[in-house]
Amino acid sequence: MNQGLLQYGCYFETLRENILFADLPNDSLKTLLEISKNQIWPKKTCILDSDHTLHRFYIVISGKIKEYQYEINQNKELIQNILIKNDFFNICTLLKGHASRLFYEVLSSSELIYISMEDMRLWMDENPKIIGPIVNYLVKKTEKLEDRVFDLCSMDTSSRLAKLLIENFNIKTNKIELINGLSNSILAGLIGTTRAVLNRHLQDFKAIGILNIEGGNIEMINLPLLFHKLQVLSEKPPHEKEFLPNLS
Amino acid sequence: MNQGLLQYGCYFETLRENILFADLPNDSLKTLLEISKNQIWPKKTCILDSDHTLHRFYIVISGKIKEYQYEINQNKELIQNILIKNDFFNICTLLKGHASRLFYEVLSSSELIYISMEDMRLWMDENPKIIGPIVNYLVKKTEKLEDRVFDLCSMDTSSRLAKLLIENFNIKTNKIELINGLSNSILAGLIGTTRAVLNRHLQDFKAIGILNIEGGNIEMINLPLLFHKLQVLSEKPPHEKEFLPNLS
DNA sequence: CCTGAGCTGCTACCTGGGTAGCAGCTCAGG
DNA sequence: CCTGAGCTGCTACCCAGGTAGCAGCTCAGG
Repeated sequence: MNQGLLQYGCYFETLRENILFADLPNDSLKTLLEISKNQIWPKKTCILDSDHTLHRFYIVISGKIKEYQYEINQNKELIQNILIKNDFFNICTLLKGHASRLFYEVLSSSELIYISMEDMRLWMDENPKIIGPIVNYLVKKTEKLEDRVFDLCSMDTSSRLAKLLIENFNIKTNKIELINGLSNSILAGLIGTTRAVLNRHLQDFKAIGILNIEGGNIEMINLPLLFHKLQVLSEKPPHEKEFLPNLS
Repeated sequence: MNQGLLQYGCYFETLRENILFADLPNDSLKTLLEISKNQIWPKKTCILDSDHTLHRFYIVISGKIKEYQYEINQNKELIQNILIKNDFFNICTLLKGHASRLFYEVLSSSELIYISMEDMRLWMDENPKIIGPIVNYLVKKTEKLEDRVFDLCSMDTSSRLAKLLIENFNIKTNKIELINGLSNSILAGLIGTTRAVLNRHLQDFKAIGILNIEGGNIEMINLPLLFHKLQVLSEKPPHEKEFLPNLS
């Protein structure tokens, strides 16, 4: 692999689609592939040590990977993301150097390419155009996380489940994508609850006629009703603050 | 104010301390001050419209400002940050252009300087060194938010309160800073609960002998005990996952 | 000086969701 | 073919925390 992955056209095509590299010329992608290596992780591979994550930047080519947080004392796990094709991870370590506290577990056999942190940093110095998309990505991520914190504080579990389902519903295909077929405990980890409670609400949605569930497959039956579930949280008196106008 | 705030040395000194501008030469700060204006916001000023936040980038010079999220339907507010000297806000809007969903309320009379978004963007183009610190700031913020999401899912309210107190405790001065003197409802907003529940736990801490509370002032009496409160969450069986080693 | 807004400390009540446990199903591996 | 791991659907129980309401305090403004 002296030439890295340059010979594999499919990798090049995949990078071309990646929002991170959209602005970059083909030559930059080629030099990136020259310093890349590929790897296949079978289902259930767990990346718990910081060795991988401290020294390598990963881009997902195919498969499905769970990015999660876990603390030994509190026996609870929270899933931050389900990573699929064109996602990447470890960008915070790449930019700041210290280890992240995120873990990874492969949900379905995945192919990845990785670049060593040092190589990636050198490459970034030579391809400063990458900064724009990175900043964009970070801003988006920040805003998503802020919303997530707020949701956890202000919405009950069934509303958070409703939101999760809606966010992953594709109107065109009329299907729930990405999270469909995942186990109850993974869905629970995505909205910050336990398997039992999640299942309780799923059964509830099924009983009302919002969803149909069979064999791990969730099918949308009544989307408007699901939206209703999301909105009728509480119709309380509105925000009443005095607004002192701009003084300057 | 044709010359902006250039004449005010104190602003210059303050910018000099700001982590965002640490790497920048004096000249850059001067040109920044030339396009800046200042403003004083009295206590209880509320910035609820996106007009301010959409068109201006703010830097706090003095005072205390609450940065929070609020949704009319759910009558609940979550405080994302207490901003003081050297904090700034609206950087996401600055970088991406769309309005943020954060609101601001002045807790104690504050002085700010602001720069119009267009001017600030032009200035950034001319001072590209600013990008490094911005990326740093975003990465830190992302990681903080990830932790916060996890805390909300995995810790109970009294542990989150303990954590809040510890994070704001200054060992040197032996005092709780920043959040001390704030009302119960603001403290509640910071950890995602309600005033009643927050007060319940505060009284609990007082009864155990961790804190002393009088007249809105919280005094630390037994820090180790507070740490204990934080750690004894649950001592459950450890993470037991199979770790399939790297295959490549 | 009074008055009322806003805060604290507290009680009493209720419920959403966390916990535990189990039967039955599927499905991969031997 | 069987076996067991892992999943689902479900029941029953319990408690942390959300809700409501109130008395008493402080303090700024008239």
